[in-house]
Amino acid sequence: MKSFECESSSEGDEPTIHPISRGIADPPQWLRGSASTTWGWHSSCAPANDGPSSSASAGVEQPFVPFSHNSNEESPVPGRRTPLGTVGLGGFYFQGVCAPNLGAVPASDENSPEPGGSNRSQPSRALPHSQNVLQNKGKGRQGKAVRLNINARERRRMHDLNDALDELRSVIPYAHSPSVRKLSKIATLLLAKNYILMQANALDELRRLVAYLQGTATTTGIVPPPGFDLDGFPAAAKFLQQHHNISSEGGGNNDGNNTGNSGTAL
DNA sequence: TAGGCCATCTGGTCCT
DNA sequence: AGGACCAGATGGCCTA
Repeated sequence: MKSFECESSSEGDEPTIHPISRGIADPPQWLRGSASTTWGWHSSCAPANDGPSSSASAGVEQPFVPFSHNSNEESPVPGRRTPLGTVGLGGFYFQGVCAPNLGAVPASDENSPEPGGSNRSQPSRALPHSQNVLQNKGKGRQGKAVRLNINARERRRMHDLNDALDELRSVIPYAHSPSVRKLSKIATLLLAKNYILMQANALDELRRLVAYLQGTATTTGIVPPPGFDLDGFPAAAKFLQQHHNISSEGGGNNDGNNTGNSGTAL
């Protein structure tokens, strides 16, 4: 059995370390779970409530920058698979718009038992064992041609799966660098899951902010022009609302629902 | 050298 | 029956 499980379902004695964060000192929070001691998202971590960005919703408004490039991270080792340490852990930087790169899935190789025609980067392997087994066990049940056909199909299926994983790697933000080897399969899946949950979290937080601002906009006299959708500028509207409170009270404290950092007015 | 990751083969199971 | 899917086994490559 593999040593990793995606979900930290066991609240057992030893902490289950996530494979993508294994051996990493300080993974980003969106890679870890929210409040879970184990890294990676816990299955019970509802994105809508207290996700990784819950701190942003309570208090100071900070731009949600999930992928800040940490320059003092360990330098990527050339020729090495994206170190799980840097993948999860600081190796990320936001690359802007990731080209979806969807579609155009190359047709997998046909029933060529050996990658002579396939341009896969992997060398051919596993022939000695397979051929032995083929001659020993396989011939009892099915002919050699049938077995080879099945093998080719399975190979093709796995290649398709790997192609899909490559496409997934291309759209999740991590250090796409030629000097850094690609994410492992498990790291890709876990990273993608965390990324989806993080995006859902951010979206939900944005929705709540919009709802709040639309409630306060009318009370503060902010009337958006016709056709203007306030949803697009929640932070600006909130700032205007705070500024309106300060100016109307001569710089006094705003007695609104904003507590705490009123002294450091923006 | 151990461990992680991967590709491949293989047999079983399920579905169409 | 044939194909898809799955998991176990095996061996190679690479890094710490």
